[in-house]
Amino acid sequence: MAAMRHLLRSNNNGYLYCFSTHQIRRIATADATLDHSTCGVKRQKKLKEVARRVCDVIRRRPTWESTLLSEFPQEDLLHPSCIAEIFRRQSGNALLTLRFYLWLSSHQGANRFSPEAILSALSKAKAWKASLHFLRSTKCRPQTSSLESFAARLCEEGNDLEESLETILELKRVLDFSPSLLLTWNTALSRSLRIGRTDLVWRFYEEMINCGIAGDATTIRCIAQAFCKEGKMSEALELLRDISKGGVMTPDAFTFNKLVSGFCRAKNYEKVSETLHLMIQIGCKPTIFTYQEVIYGLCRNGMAGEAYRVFNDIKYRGYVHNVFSYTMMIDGLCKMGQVEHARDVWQEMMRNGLVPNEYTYNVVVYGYCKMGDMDEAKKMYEEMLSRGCKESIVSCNTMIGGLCSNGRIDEAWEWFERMPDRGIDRDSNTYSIMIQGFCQGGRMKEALDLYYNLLEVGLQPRVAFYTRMIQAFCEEGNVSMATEILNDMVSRGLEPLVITHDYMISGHCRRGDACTAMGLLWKMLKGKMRPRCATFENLVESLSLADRAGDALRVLDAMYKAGYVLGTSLCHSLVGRLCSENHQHAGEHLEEVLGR
DNA sequence: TTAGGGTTAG
Repeated sequence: MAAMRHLLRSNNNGYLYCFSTHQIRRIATADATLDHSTCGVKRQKKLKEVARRVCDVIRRRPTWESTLLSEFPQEDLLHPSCIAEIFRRQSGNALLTLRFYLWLSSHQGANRFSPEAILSALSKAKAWKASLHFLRSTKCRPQTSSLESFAARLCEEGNDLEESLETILELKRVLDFSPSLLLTWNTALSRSLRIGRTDLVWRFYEEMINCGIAGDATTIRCIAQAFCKEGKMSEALELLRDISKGGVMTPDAFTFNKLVSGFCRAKNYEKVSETLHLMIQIGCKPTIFTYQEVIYGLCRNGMAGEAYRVFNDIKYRGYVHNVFSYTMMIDGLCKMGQVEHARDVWQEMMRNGLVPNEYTYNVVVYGYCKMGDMDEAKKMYEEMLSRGCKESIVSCNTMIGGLCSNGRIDEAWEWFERMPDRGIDRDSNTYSIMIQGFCQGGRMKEALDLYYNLLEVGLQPRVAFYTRMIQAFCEEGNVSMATEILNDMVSRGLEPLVITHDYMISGHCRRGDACTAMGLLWKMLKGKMRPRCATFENLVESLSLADRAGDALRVLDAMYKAGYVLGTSLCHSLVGRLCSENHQHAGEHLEEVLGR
């Protein structure tokens, strides 16, 4: 009854409803497999009938635990076939299933359902909460080996690692059991890492140490990776140094590679070199992957020249580059404008019999687009296709962007239109690139049509997209369109960038609507946003042209408060204007403002 | 047990 009370209490917080129908079926199946006994068809039929009646009782009667055995013959009720049938029938009801489990476990002497079997069935069904609950409420202690495999399963398959950890802590507290298998702990560490929960890595690791488990190279790799993920590469390096010094174990190259990659990203090349030295010192030879991390890091940090030096240097030291290395190197060199070197690298790759892949072609196509050599870009694109590499959203966006930025808007549009025929879905970047192309070419009508089309097909434009659209319309002087787009953006829950308001103000000025522009400026200042200097200047000029000297001065005042200085030419024209006959007073006021 | 990456746009 204690178990029963516990159950009912638990029921209030929904604790037991962690069973799904599917899980219960699995439990039933698992238990059915426990039944190895054979008996006659007649006996089976009888057992099924008993099971049906038992189910009826336990479903209808609020309490049945204390009387069930007196109502049915024990040899029937506790027969594995009968029990399996009960589980099968009860599989849709989590609460009753567990209650029956608990009842069974209190009669375990009389049947074959040991706590080990029940725990195993529950964990196979991934009913972790119910397993823990079963252990708690029955206070039984399954054999250590059974708990061990339960913990292993929990760490390997538990869908909430934090909950797994809590369970492990509870097992320790309540049953004085801790997993002793290194595998279990390493699995938990790796999985924590994979889901990006370094906090769990530390907690599992601490518990593992508390349990007196010594880690191995895998453990160290997880710990080092966790440090790297948190940007604490130096700590990781010290850890690896200490471990290597003791000579107990040698961390693997994979671990070091993560470290090299982290230091490269942080542009800490001194530490990169320190790490490489440590590797060599302890006999963990850097692999091609290690150097690829270095080359990639250098390229990404705009040091393609240095990367090229490393790239060539390691070739002479016996390392063999693969397509990945070549692609990375070509990309780095292209982005630095070192096209000649990029060509050399490409040719070398071909000489070495390597086959460029989709990535390689994409970086080359992009390189030619950036150089403005669209014919060569197209040629490479064709070659890519003829070699059986697939075009993709990336290759299409690259080409469309290249054509647009080289003023070949119509060709870009052709590519854009042909994409569905090629079996490639356009994304919001594709639209963004094309619309930007139309904007740059002053083809606002087409830009706008495409924008509506984008909304129609249900794509979600990003902030950068809106910013560019609004900028283009403002520069066109089409402020009403810009306003409409801005409103649309806000209605989609996107926050405009500060500069968007600058564009709007200048757009109104361009149309000669200094009044609205000024209203927007005050709004910006009220919202603690800092307009750009050019925005103030545009507005001052616009107001002065509109003969609104007083307002111009007020804006000028705000401009000074924002820490800007009025440019000389604008200052002269303003003074000239204000000093004309009609504005004697304002002119004096301006001198006052400037004289402060 | 674990387990490698990269290209467009921003």
